[in-house]
Amino acid sequence: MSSPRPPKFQRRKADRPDEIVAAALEIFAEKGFAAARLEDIAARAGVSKGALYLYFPTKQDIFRAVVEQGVAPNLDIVRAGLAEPTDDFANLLRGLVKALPSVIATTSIGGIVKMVIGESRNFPELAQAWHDKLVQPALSAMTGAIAAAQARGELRAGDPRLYAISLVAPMLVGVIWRETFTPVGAEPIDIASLAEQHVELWLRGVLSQAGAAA
Amino acid sequence: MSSPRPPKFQRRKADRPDEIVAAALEIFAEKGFAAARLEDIAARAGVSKGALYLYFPTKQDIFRAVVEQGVAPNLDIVRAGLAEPTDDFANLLRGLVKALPSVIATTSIGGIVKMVIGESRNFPELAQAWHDKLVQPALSAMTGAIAAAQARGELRAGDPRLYAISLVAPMLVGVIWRETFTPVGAEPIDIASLAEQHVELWLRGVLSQAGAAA
Amino acid sequence: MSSPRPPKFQRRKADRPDEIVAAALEIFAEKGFAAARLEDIAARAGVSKGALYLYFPTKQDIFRAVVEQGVAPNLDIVRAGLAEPTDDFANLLRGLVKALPSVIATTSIGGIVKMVIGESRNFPELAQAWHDKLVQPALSAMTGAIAAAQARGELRAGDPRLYAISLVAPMLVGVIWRETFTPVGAEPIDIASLAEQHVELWLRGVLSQAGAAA
Amino acid sequence: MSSPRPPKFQRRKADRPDEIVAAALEIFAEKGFAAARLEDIAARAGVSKGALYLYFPTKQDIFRAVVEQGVAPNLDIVRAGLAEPTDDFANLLRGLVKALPSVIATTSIGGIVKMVIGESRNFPELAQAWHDKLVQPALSAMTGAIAAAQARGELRAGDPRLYAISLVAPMLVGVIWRETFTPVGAEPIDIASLAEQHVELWLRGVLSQAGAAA
DNA sequence: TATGAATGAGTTTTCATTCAT
DNA sequence: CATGAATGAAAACTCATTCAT
Repeated sequence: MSSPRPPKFQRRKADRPDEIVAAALEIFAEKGFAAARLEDIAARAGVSKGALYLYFPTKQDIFRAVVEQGVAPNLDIVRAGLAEPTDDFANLLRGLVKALPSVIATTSIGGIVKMVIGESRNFPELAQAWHDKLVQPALSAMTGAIAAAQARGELRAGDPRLYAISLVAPMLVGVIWRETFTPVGAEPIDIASLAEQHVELWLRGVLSQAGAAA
Repeated sequence: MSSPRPPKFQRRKADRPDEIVAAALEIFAEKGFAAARLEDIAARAGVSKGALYLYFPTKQDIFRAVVEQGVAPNLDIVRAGLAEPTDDFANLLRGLVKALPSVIATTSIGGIVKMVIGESRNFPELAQAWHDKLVQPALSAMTGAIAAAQARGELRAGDPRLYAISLVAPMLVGVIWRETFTPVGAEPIDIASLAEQHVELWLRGVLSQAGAAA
Repeated sequence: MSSPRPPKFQRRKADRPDEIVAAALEIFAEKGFAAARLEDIAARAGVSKGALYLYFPTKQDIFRAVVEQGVAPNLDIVRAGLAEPTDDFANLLRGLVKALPSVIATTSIGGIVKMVIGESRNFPELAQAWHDKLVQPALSAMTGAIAAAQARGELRAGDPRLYAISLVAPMLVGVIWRETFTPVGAEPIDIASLAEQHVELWLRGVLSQAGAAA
Repeated sequence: MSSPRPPKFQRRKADRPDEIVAAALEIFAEKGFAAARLEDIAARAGVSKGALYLYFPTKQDIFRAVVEQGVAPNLDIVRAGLAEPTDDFANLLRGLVKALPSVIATTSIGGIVKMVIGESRNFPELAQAWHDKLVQPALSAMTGAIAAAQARGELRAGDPRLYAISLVAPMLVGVIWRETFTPVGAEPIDIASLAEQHVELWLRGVLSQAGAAA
């Protein structure tokens, strides 16, 4: 009960794993799994190498935690997006696009996407988890919404899944570009502008004549 | 009578480098640079570990050769594409789209794109080379053509560079999908269909009213 | 009751570098740089191969540390010798000669000299350091003292540097002999006796008639 | 009988081994045994790597040939020296000293001495051969001659073996110096002058009073 | 014979993981 | 709990030696 002099800034033990995962995300995103050194992760997290093993049994487990931790927040976002009423398609999209920049800024999807792509063959379970929990649900939801809109006559005929891909791909490419080419001096892509312009393009491209006329 | 047991030594100096690079491409694309073992590359190329060092001084040099070798054929494709007359924009695009599937099938861009993304921080020179020699020229050419078409009144107003990205992104995502999610059981994306449908979508989205009416 | 089996890990950070250098000296002196195996050095030092890399980044650095560490103690000896008053030349030499055996016994110059000679082309910096810091200063000091004595008329005319070499060479040969031929069964050279007899010989050979008469 | 067109400069096959040994001497003297690469020796000898194996079964055998070939000419020199009448000691020495420079220039003792010193532990048989065939006979002969001169009253009392070492050591050191320190910028030692001055010094140091007066 | 591409055993080097403190 | 020195298995790299040509 009575610890003699409680330290002012007590290191919250409960936070350690998260700190480690955050540090690991940076290192893994930069180097990839194999080239990342636990020593660097430990240093970035401000703990000793040994301490990592108090929280994670192996390097792979740290990696899994990183990628899984990357799923959760995005999962929420996707869920939230899907919960929206889908009747006014155009405005829904415009709303999502508005939200995009802050999502990208706060979630470090960039690094995670890079890791998922780069390590998909070394950690198939992770690629699979990402696909099954995130990508596929989001894609189906969009596909479904598009199909529904087609059924209502709002959208043109065409493969709704491919329309969905047409919709999201440029933003994904923007994120990858930022991770890959911007650091080597390429002209950055302004993802917000891209999203805005692309959504309008896409809407013009898929709205049926009737809808377009509206 | 009996084939006198296959020779232990094979002398094929001229072919070896290419064979090694081809083998290395497969392994690197699968595992990434750090996780790839020279022993595996050697085995896949059908040579001994030591033989690799007859042609490449280090593992990094093999990797560089792989990525650089990936530039050349694509460079030709890009050049060829740019050489086309750009006056009839829509048909030019439709022509390129027709060519796409064979390009993707024959060049293993998939693996190379994955490597460039995944190792961009570990081999910035390669990411830069890819950007400077391939991505940036292709992108500027498209941007220029789009801007010209806008000036002629064929295409709507809007940032031509972002339009270009809107155009190519889905195909890129298709390629990445094939590398990342198809191997873990995801439903494949038919890139040819995607391209075809997307180009029409894009054209409808960017053609000016006048043009659209035509 | 029973000593609970010797610990697998020993933590001795402070002592380790010296222990490694000491072990390395033995191995390098025996085999030379290239033929020495890090495994042997590690074993002799009582550590694992990996532990060497906690203290030295490469094999070459271990070697450099060994040779450089060999400079220091000898440097002190040379400095001490040079600090002596040089007016009574004969007695100075006799004093130095008395000190010689313990120097040779305690400093393992033998092995180091052998290494410096054997690896002078592979590690020119080390040969140079040895020359510049040790050999050349000692030789000039002696040359200077001899020249001064000549000027005072105590010693005969003649090249003082060559006189200095005449003076020290036999002791050096004695050291080399011990490293080279004694281990293969040659009759040892008693360096102390050699030094004593040689100094007297040398003095008789260089003292001027007047001095000799005294 | 009738080779159609006899090549003008026929490669004498009989010379090959010697050419290889000569090349190997240079490389071994420079790098030592372990660090010397057969490829370099082959290149220096102007033959292919495989050709070495037509004449020598292993690297060690090349090395042995080099060191043994270094014995022969010196052996002759020593024998010649010993055959001389030893009655006039002083003049004998002066004669030998005159011969020294050409011996040093023509026999590359330098490199061989360095190799024998550096590899004595790795190839004890060679160190032993050198000692038994060359060094020890020469040293005993000198020792014997000195002892005889002492018996005749020409030379002072003292250990004759040590006197012999006193006599030859500076020249040996001169040779080592040339191999070790001259290449890193040290002031060269003029071995001829050294020898001349040292022999006179030595004679003054060992001749008995009576002899000195003579 | 002669070549030099190819081999594979041996060494250096790295780093995830363990454990004495 | 925490540390970081130490381990040792695994990977890159070297080069004497072999052998198809």
